[in-house]
Amino acid sequence: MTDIALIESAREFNRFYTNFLGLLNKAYLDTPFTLTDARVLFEIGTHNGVNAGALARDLQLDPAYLSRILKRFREENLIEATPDPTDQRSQILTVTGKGRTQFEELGRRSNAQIAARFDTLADGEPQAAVAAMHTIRAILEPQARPAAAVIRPHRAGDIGWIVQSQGRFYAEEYGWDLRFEGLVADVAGKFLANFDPEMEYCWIAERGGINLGSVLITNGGDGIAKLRLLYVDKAARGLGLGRQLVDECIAFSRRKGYRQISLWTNDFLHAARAIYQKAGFQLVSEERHRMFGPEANGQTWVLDL
Amino acid sequence: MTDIALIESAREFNRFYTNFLGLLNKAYLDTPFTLTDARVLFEIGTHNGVNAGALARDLQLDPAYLSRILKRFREENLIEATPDPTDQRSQILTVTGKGRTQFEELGRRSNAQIAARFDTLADGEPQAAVAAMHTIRAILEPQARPAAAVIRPHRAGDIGWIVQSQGRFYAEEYGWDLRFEGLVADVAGKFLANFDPEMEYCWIAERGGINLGSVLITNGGDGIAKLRLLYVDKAARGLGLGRQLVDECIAFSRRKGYRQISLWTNDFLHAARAIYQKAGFQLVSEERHRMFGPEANGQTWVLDL
DNA sequence: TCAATTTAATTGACTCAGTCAAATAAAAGC
DNA sequence: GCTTTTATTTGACTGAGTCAATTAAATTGA
Repeated sequence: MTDIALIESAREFNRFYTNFLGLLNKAYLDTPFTLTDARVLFEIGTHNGVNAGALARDLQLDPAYLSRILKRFREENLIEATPDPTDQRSQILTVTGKGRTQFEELGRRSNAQIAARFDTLADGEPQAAVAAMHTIRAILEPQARPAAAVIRPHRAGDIGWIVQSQGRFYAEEYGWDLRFEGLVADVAGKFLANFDPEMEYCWIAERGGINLGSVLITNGGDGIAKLRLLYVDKAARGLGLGRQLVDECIAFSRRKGYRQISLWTNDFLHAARAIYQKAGFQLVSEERHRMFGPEANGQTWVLDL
Repeated sequence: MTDIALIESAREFNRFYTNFLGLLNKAYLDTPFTLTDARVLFEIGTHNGVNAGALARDLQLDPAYLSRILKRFREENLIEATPDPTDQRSQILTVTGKGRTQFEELGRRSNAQIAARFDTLADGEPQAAVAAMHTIRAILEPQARPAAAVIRPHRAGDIGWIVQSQGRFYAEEYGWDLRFEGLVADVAGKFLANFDPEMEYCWIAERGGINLGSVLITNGGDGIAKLRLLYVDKAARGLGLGRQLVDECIAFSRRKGYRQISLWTNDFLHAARAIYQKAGFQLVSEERHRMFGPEANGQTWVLDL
């Protein structure tokens, strides 16, 4: 569950932006097009060759309604529809010369609206607003994101992120109290304070500047590497990031001459457990505990290298 | 004239957000309300006592259309309209008990929609998106005054946030290395691990679900309260949050019977220093150090209570 | 392979959200 | 006190958008 204040903020913005868009869309008032018409023409104009189905999906329009709009556009000679050779039910939509002229005219109007608004702003404000728009879009439109997550060493702020995300996750999902976040902070703090770059490491998985996962290897002495704070954010589950992070740990530990990797986890973390098992870790001990409130089964797993 | 690429970007965002809002507004599909109905009811519910004219202006609705919506709401006993004593043409609109119930139900649905969307996002992404929304709104609607910041005790994830924001801030601004983040994590971890709710406290300043600042009081023994990790995000500088946080610390420490508050800071933190001085803290010692890379002047300040 | 099912697009039949012009009635201006 | 302006309502539409049924091509699977 997300913070309620955050949701209220988002709603407030949505109300504001609904108004704002309403204002902008008055640009179409003295054209023969409605907002929906304009959206359809725009979509065909920019994605020449789409079919009606894709259009209806992308613009969230009723297929019946869209069909009528397209019919009108055809009658007015704004678009052409040729049957898709690979699927005779479908048709490929393209704008005609006349359609393109109209489309460009709509674009000019729309640009003028926004330019007028931007021209009332202070220097640098349009840039800041557009940067914020990119941020929102990158977050809310997942398919527009760079697909690949990268794994990289930690930077300033990352360790704090680990503490925050683990603290929040275990509290929300398992009802663990703040002592757990304290433990994570302690482990993380010691890691940074005594950081030995020769024998220790922290990996952060990130995508588009947003952290998605983490793990770290600390030196447990006696040739034992401790794998700690494995975490994969819920937005990135199922991408194999957990596995990749553990593999990094194993490769690093081998390279550095450790003879064993040891880790502590809890039995309810099924996904993590599956990763450890698949990587060859063995369960060596298990104990019931109430360290952080609710009862849980702590488990120690090891992998001989 | 504003840069054309900027305008195109804004238009692209607008198209995207039109779709996004369209998706969200499906929340009303199985209610007897249209989006416009919901907007009107929301506006009356939150601004009890508005008149129809203001409503039409704010929501950019046709007065005729609005009049009919209000008539329907009156007939369904959702709102009440009493003539404005200062202007008999106008009427003051208020929600009835039934109207308020409906209004709250709509709010719940709307919240649920956004929560469902946010729950698919990575940790920190909702916060980042909402922060960007604030940015946009502040630019496009300058007269809108931001919601008031509130100061509240810490919750799960907050301590991690403190570590992250301080770690990042000192690294970016002063080039401090990760040992500093380690120190913060250590302090924060110990705070949580040994948390004594009788004598210790953590305050988080937040606005609309976005954390803006923090401070904590730990028990230093000998009747000395330690003020630690004072931080105000750059997005919230100049609002007096730092002062408020320090005031909370002083009031708490007095209430709990501490005889002195002590804190450690660095001389380049001018804003913080001004707050401490104004609150009556005295500089008692100063030493040069290189604990976190660049040379700095550490300072100890105390306030006798 | 061919009957059953699914998918893409269209058509029929509505309705109700939203518009525009005119009317009413109170307030403000001259 | 007469005219003009402002807040709201009513009359009279219309066309944007919906829902169910239909057509026809593609896909599935026994």
